[in-house]
Amino acid sequence: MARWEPGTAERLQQAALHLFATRGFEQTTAAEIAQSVGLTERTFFRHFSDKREVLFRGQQRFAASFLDGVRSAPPGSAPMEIVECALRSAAALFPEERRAHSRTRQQVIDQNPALQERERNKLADLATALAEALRERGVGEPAATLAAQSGVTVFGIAFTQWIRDGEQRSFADLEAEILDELRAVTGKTASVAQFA
Amino acid sequence: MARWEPGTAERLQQAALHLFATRGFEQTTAAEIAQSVGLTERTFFRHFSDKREVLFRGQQRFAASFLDGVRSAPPGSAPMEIVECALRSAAALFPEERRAHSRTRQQVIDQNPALQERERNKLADLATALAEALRERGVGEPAATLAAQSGVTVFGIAFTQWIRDGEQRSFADLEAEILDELRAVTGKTASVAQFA
DNA sequence: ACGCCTGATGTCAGTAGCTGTCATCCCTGG
DNA sequence: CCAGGGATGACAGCTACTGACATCAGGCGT
Repeated sequence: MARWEPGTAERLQQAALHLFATRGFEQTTAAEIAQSVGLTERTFFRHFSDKREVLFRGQQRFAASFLDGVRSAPPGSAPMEIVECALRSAAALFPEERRAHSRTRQQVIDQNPALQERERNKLADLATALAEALRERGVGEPAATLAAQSGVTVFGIAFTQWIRDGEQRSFADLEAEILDELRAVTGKTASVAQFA
Repeated sequence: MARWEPGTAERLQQAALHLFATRGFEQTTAAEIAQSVGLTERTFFRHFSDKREVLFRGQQRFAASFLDGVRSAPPGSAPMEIVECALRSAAALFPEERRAHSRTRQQVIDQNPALQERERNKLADLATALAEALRERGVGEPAATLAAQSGVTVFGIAFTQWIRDGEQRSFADLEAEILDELRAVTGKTASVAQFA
């Protein structure tokens, strides 16, 4: 199996993140990334369909974790309960050891609009896949899309908070808190305001 | 004022939509769009920061309508009530006469991942602006982001439905229906599960 | 009426992202 | 020891996009 040096894609990812973080995304060419690990530009584009993609691998395993969570939900669960299971399942991909790495990665993304665009797209794809999984469990439309989008929104806010400087809570805890907030905001909280 | 032919950007947009619809997005070069209205590629990129942007003008007026709606909400409104006002305000930008044009435009976008990416980004920017407007009205976090994202989700689903073949209902009606569904989905169904 | 200024456009050269094609190379299996 | 095949290198080429400079047409002050 290991004819050439294995883990080519991983080495490219690591080198890319390092160069992006130090020199900036646009100031780093694909050729430079490749050269820094002894490969050619052509090989870079054989492993990653475009330059941004080098930061967005694992999207696959990422979405898979959500879908596993959907499948693990007990039969007869309401849509948002299924989404809750998906969120819990996904939280496993963000253990404490990963926080530092996620932070530097996010700093790179935050500094480049093209990367932000890709990240949003990744979350949108996740929402689409999640909605499809909900539909397969019998959830109708537009409930499936609404629940899926809401779940991804909760995930996104939880992630942003998880990354924040000084944040100590676990990813799962944050998800749960944000989910409660969502229920409060979209629920009949309206009545509270009426008395305020 | 009219030194050169006015409305250059508009002519480019119209030509681009036509070419994208007939030939496809990737099969149409920026130079071709420019030539088709008697201009050069360089001028095209002076009016639009990138090739995709030619389809996403009006984003500005679009977001402004949402923000107007936020400001028009009565004092003391709950977050989702403010969002509801924003949605009603935005619905004004999608009258019946516009449905056909929106349809062809969406067909072009649906056929190209790069354009879908841009559109999602546009909606994400809208959500960010909406959340900021909510914060200015005193809504805290994460409620502001949750409400804003939910509003944009409702808008997106309503738009998808509005575009659908044979759909007759008005944009405002669709928005209201989807919003009700959202409340139902995220409502206190969770408590049911706790006893299940 | 003259000329200056200004802003939109044209021209040209160049960079970088990305692709197709073909050769090469080296492990794996027979 | 040979054949196959997947991963890579080498090279040419297209297109999106940018910077620098020239041009050109009207407005405006004198």
